[in-house]
Amino acid sequence: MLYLKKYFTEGLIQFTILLSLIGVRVDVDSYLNNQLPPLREIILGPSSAYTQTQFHNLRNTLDGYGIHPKSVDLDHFFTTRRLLNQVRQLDRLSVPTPELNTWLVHRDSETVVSAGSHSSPSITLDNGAGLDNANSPDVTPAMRGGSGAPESTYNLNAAESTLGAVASEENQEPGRNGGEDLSKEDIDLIDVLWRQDIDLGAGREVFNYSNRQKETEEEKPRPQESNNGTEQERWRNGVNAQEAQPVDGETGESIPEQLPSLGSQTSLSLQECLRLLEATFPFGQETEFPAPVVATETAVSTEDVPSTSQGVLTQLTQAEPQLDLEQQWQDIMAIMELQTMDANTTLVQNNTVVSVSNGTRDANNSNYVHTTRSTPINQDVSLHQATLPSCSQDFPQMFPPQFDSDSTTPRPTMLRLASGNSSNINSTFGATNLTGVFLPQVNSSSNITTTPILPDPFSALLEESMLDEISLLDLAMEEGFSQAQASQLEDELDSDSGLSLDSGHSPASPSSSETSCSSAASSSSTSATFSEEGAVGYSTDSEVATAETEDGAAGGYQPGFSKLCRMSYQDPSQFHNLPQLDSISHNHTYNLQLSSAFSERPELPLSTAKKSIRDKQSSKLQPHQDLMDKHASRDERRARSMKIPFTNEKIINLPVEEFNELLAKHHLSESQLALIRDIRRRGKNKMAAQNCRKRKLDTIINLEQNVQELRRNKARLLKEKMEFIRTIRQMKQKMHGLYQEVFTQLRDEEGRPYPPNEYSLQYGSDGSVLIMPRSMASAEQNRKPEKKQKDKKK
DNA sequence: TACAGTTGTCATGGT
DNA sequence: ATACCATGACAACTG
Repeated sequence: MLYLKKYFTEGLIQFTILLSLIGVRVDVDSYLNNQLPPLREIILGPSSAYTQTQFHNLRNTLDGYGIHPKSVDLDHFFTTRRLLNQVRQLDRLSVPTPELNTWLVHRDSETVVSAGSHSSPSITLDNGAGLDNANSPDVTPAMRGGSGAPESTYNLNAAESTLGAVASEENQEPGRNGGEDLSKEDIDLIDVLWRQDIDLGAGREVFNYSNRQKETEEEKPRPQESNNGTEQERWRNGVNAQEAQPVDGETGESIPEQLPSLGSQTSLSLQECLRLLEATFPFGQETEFPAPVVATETAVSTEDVPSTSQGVLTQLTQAEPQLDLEQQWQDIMAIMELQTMDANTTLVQNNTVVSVSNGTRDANNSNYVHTTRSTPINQDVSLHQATLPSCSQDFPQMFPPQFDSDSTTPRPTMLRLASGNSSNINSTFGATNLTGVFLPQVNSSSNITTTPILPDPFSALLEESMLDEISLLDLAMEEGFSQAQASQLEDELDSDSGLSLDSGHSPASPSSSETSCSSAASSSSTSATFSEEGAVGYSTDSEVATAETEDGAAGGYQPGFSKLCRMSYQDPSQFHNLPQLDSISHNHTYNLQLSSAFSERPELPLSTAKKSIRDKQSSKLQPHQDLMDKHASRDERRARSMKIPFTNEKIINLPVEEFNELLAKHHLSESQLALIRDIRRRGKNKMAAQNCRKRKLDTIINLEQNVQELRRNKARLLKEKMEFIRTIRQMKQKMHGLYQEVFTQLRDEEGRPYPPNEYSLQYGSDGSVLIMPRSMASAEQNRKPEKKQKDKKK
């Protein structure tokens, strides 16, 4: 544990700072074993928001080793606190829920899809929400040029990898389609981040896309433009089963021998389809086949319209047959996550593309969509890699307006793409709600905010929320949900809003001011500030930021989870300048003005800032003492009247030992001693009350943020659910088409077709397929799921 | 003046 | 036992 703390307080803090710069919320706890306490508690001690603030023990709890108050190790302690404060200040520039979904989109210049229009009408992106503008003046030559890029850019720009902004400009040249709009700062940041990762033990090659690419190229060199790549083959085979080569050639599986009477092609198709469907939907033998559909649908189904899910499913089931269904679904989920699309704004706003691809696949495969979900950084950081053969050319076709309005209708665009080299791409992005990808709706429009000028958090949140729901409802309607279902969904969403984040949108709400430092409104609710109150009080983040920046460190209660409404704390190190306080490890975290708090002049009792303001505002030129008497607090007046020979600040803030020494030094009457103790009690209680109130506020804020987060998650899950529903429907349609096709080709011994209304295909437990009369099938279903192997041959 | 929000204070309980 | 902190409740203050 000791090593752990040392480790965290140095390397990890710096690492966290850097991650915070790019808006990544670092959940360092995930690095640790579950048995270990949360990092925050290691570094900060128990959550100060919910536990008592042991100010006098802070040093011990923070560093954990019982540093004596006079120990020189206190400097280390203060350094740690200062670093932590820097972290906190940094995160004020980011949104409280910094989900970073970073897309790494590889545009393979060599695999330019010959898909129709090369005029490449670019997607019109909404301002701000659009993706990188290739013509942005911020684009560094390195990122554009690609070849000359320094390695520090993670080789995002390397020509072969050609990371490109998803929605590239129409005039995008093949050679400069690298990470557009990555500003120099971003690049430097990434580089620094990489160095930190190196420090943490991560090899650069982990992040070096080009290196990995080259390695894989060496391992399995193949022309990218060729469709012979195994991955591509898998994709294509998966997507288009009928066009596929014999499966055993690709997957190593042998073609099952059931239904030997069927034509080979039919058998193949059937087997492929059945395997696919069985792997995807674990229906039992009693599975009912869909009702007969019209011939056109059958044709469509057998046409292998490559939808996203289909492609993914097929790829998964065929390329990795050893995976169990659970894993497959997880993979599908991971890929489906592509539609949550918080990332485009990440790319847009921050112009930062972090390539932390730790995928094991050959990233060079231009047709491989890679999703890294298990990045050790954070669960909230979704790193995606997507490969786009030619963004500018394909996107318009990939995302037609009515993209997925009706899955039963074949779309020429999709078919055309399916026939092309980008079939997998199409299948990857096809059915996903990519229409939303490039629209400004995307959630995290303000997730990463590194620019000092922050968008209106209110509108951003509102837009996010509304568009989320709108898109969800639209999706539901597209899905053909019934009106009732749609209304139900809407009700769900409404009920969400019933959770009322209105307060979060209120001016004083921190959630509305997720970029809290920009929330001047929050100061209205927590208005007693450092300069005003003098003694204690809340302060806005901006104020705190300023104060803490100036002070360099802060101590005392700082709820780790809250970015808002922090109190202003004094730099304990400044106490070192006070001889009588050098050995005091006492920091009550209150906004005591040092100048007055430790004034050694009894005749000048501390004047609160409020009083100072009043004094300034007072046009009357009263004697100083009168002003003091008039505006001093009751205790101050009492102390003055009782001729207490030291300031209230000392009375309140001195540790008990020194306080007792102070009392012993002076010969005080009983009434004076009682007053002093009352002053001390009241003063401490005052600060305690303020801390308590602030804690309450932070708790409320935190709860609001949690509610928002949960809402986002719920919306995302609903989207995913609907995607799955759509996928299942498409698969059912496809299977039904194949089913019909098989039936049309089945012949009995006399060459007569089996009437579909009298016979049905049944699955055997061993994967065999048999034809049974419907009556028998139903009877057997009723009787027993067990079925006899009763193959019928043509 | 009414009112809501803020702040100080007390009482009480816990550490 | 003592000191300290947290917190509910109340009242004064403030705009």
